[in-house]
Amino acid sequence: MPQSKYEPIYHAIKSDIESSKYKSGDFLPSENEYAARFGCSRNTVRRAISLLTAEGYLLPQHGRGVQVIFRPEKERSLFTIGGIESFAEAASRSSRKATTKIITFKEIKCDQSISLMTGFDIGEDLYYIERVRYLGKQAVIYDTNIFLISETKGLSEEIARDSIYRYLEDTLGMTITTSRRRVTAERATERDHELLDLGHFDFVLTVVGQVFNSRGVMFEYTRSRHVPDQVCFAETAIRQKV
Amino acid sequence: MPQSKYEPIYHAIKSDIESSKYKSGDFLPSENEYAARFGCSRNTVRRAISLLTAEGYLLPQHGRGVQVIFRPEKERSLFTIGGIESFAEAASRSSRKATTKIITFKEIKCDQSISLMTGFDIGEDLYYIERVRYLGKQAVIYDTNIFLISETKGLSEEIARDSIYRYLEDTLGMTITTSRRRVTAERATERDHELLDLGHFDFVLTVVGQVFNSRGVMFEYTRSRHVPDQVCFAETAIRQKV
DNA sequence: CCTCTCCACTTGTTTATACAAGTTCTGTAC
DNA sequence: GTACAGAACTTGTATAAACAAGTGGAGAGG
Repeated sequence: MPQSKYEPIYHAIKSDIESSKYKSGDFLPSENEYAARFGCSRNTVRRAISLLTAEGYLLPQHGRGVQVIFRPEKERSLFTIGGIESFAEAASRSSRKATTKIITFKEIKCDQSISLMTGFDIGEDLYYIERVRYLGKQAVIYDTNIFLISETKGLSEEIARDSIYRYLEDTLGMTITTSRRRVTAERATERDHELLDLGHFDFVLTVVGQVFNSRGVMFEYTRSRHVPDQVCFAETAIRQKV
Repeated sequence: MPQSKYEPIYHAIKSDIESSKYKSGDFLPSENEYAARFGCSRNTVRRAISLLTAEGYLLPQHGRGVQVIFRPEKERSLFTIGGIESFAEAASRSSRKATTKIITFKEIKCDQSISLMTGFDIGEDLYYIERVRYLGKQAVIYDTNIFLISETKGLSEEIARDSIYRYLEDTLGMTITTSRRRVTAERATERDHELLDLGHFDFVLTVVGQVFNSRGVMFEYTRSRHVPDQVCFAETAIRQKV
């Protein structure tokens, strides 16, 4: 049950596009028409439209109307850059079963080298977790997660095997808001070959990221090493005038 | 000279953050304070703030204030996912000189296999351009660009050597608005080794993208193959409630 | 037939206002 | 001292209104 008025409009337009009621190239009804239909002001309609614009569904054109530019993808990529999605959430979109194996789970103190890499302050207590993610029988991701203990108290091996984000959000009531990520390709190390089913590949797609909660505290540093053919990052960019 | 009122506010806040007047963790003055200072309404301030939030500079917190979460990066990445930037624009942020070598420039007709890959309609007239991009003396990007001739008339080898985007925007008056990209890592082909200075690498970071203009027409399909150590994609994601 | 003007429509920007809801601190009552 | 209530702030949502600016078609005039 949404408490906001723009959410239903957002979902209505989105599903009209995804169900191909409006196809790529079509123009939507005007903002005033939507405002009348939903019994709200034009501003509220515009808010829903701007969200869908940021997601690459719509392209508003001054004086002409709002055009649909969404095209359904043939091959859905496992991960979509531009969203913050846990492995469990992403895997649920694929058909294969997702499992997680814990390699390491320990508590450490942040020293200078860790601080330099992660951005945590020296002396902080941290959880250090290494996990391998499987899709079906194939090991596809080698994850290293470092969490700020003061913000994620009670994290356990048990939880890490399931879903850390579900624990943080549902049990601790934390709100995850912003994430900063960097994607590169790197040569596979011996440890990568040991842990991942790389096949004939000798390189991995690496994503390092910092995650912030709603209090503005960076509570997680993550490094994920992906088997190249099992991952693809997709995103939509909008060219800014400013 | 900006005609909009939120742009100066956007830039003022942004530069206050980048000059470290407000550091990561600090709270900005309240929206009402900014409104009074700039002689505008709160809505206009909120608009500037929401832009900077989307860029990962700010984190507004209900009831508390707007917190700065921007941290200056030590190593600036060449490309930033989340923006649409040409090679020339990106290179100008680095110290090395950018040059371009044209490998192929021809006109082709879209057949079924090209249509399937690019999304252009069969029978369309297209420019097919292959270019190698150099930073200093190193060949770092192998670009394949396919343009819709009907939207990009007059494109020439001469222009391709300089900046295609500058031609499209300044000369043709086209506005580039939305871009959809997919990032993967792939094994380097013989042609990659031939054209790029890959050193000991035998893989490349591949970006394929579709670019739309302000009329909602997809006018470009691009595939870029990058030398792995010369490129890094950075982005900021915001977790949506909806 | 062509061209130009103007009108009716579209989205873009900004204001002012109101209230909802979350946070923090202060002061009172116990 | 502690706990609770409330005031004074903050950001979040929504409305109504006005005007700017771009687009496209209708219609008048040549």
